Amino acid sequence: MPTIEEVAGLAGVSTATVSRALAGKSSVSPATRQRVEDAAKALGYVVSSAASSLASGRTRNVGVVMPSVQSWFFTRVLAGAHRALADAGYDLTLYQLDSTLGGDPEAVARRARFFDEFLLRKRVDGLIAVSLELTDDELERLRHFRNPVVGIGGPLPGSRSLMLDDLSVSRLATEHLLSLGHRRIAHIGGDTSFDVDFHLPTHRREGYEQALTAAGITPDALMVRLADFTIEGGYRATLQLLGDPRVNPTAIFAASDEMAMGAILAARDLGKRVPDDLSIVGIDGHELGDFFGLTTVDQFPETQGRLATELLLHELDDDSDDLAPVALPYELMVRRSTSIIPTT
Amino acid sequence: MPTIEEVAGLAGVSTATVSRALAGKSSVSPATRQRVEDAAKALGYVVSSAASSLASGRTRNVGVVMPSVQSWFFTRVLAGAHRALADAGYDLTLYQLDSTLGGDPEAVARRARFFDEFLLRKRVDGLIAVSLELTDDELERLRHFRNPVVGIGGPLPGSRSLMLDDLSVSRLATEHLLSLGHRRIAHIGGDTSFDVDFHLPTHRREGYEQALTAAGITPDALMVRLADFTIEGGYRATLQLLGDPRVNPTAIFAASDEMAMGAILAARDLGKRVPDDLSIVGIDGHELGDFFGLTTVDQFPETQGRLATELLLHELDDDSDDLAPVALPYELMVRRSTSIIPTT
DNA sequence: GTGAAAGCGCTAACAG
DNA sequence: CTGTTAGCGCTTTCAC
Repeated sequence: MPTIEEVAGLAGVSTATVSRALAGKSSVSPATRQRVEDAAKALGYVVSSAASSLASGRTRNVGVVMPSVQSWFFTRVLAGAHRALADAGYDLTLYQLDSTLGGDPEAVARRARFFDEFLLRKRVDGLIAVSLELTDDELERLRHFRNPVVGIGGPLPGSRSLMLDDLSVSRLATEHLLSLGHRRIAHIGGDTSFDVDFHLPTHRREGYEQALTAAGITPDALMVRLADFTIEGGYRATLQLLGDPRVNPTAIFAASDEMAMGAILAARDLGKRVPDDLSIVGIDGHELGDFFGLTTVDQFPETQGRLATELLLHELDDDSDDLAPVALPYELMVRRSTSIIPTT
Repeated sequence: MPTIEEVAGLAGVSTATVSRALAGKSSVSPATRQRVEDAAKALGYVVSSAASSLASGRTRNVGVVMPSVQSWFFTRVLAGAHRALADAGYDLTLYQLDSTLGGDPEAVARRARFFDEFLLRKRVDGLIAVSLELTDDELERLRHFRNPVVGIGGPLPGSRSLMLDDLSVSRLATEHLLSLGHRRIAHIGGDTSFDVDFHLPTHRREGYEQALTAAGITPDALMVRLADFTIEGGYRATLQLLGDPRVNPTAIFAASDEMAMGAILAARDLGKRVPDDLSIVGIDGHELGDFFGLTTVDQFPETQGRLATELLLHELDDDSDDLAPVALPYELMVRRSTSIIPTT
């Protein structure tokens, strides 16, 4: 592996000039820059990140923390962030932060280690924190990490964040059903163990209730079932909803696309036709939505990852400390799972 | 951020001793070690990865390269690798390598940049390459990367790799159907564009054909349809298979669980009962398999990630250069989607 | 626009 | 078992 010195030698300049030229600084004459670039290419020189980081204090590496890398939403955000970072020449170091909800002592230890060790060894210039709800203690420890942090999915005290207006999203989904004439609209929400997630389940439920109330319908607790955001959970919840003679809904609004797909499958298994007998709408913009003909509110997760990256990279240059949260885009995608209420 | 010198001062020893004590080297007296650890804790000292890397040549960071982070299999492998790495105190830097199949010039550029720049700046001690089929040119460039590489999913010239015996896995799945009395067994394979993946589609198809042949059945091209490993693709292929009067299968073996789930959905939509009218088996061990009652051959992707990590970490210490490929475990999971052939 | 030189914070011989 | 001393390879003043 050639060093900067060899490049300097070949180009006939000092190492300082090589450093400047390769970093794209303006204070290098075009001719010199060319010679340096040629020399570097000829030698196959690539800057050593360790040496560069040590000398400059910048790693050109960004950390991404998320609760899991296995659920649909997170993988999309990750893909979006990775793409954007790679295009900017940055590396991406991934941290999966186990939830401590289960009370698993190993998970607690892993989580502690992230804050006490991984985060502090200066491997990253900044952090993108996805759906990360921290304890007070963790928040305190996060303060030792001096670099910029951008949050996705909820407010992170002291950091900029991207937030989806869950209330409005839910209202939109519900109003879509209302506009089709539905009055008996059930809701599959996230169960409260997911409420660590910035009360996302709660907000989505509130949006639903607000829309109903605004339409003169009194929200009914019987019409709401909670699940775990998976297809399977949505399936089970729908079985409950459709099986209970007191509920008898003409439409279901699920707080995620996967749950909505579960609802579609459950409806089929019970012999209900979608949307003739039952309209179903979700939230997310899942790939499979098209296959299932699912009407949904798309929240463009990849864009969220890209946006977070842009914000962070911007902060890394300018260290502007504008902490105003950024509202994330969303869009109603109408497909075949919703229709006008049957006039029977 | 405290430096090693401050810790040394507080503990009343030299920086060398601090370094040794914190690195867990044996040549430090217990008493000294204790004092150093106390001092480090008191100061909140964490080693700077850049300085440590520069001085030692080891980054304590491992790269993971995969074609995508959005398909089920890859996310599981990633999760497994991350867990194992984190427990060993290593960071994980993720690289998504765009496929160049589409001929997208941007993808080509990104891919080139990975080999020419990202890989060579010494940010990682080693690499875990998942389902990475390289061009000769890329293979050549990979040689500039002097560190150990462990491959998952196929042979990587010059590196150790973990391989699933796709032939045997497919044979097992097919034999399971044969043992239930099925003779008209259709196959949904991966289309050949996925054959870059170490000919995985081809191997799985060959295992299927071998099993049939061994049972005295002549493989019939009409019984085979190709898809893209997704639920949707499996659904479409099944529609073709079940719609063609010349095919008329009593069982389908799909080369992935997602395609198998698509097959289950398609069968339902066509009014066929699973398994009464049609048995279906997949490969993978997908979470949703349980929900769909899908019989499958589990390939334990998380274990693959963990195993690859262990192998790599081992190589990092011992630099043993045993390049013998490691066979990955797999297991037939019988659920409700397969049954004895109806005796009508 | 370019060069000389002083570190960045740590590790790894080498002594003792 | 512990300290001294060179660097690791780069960036960044500070001069010129």
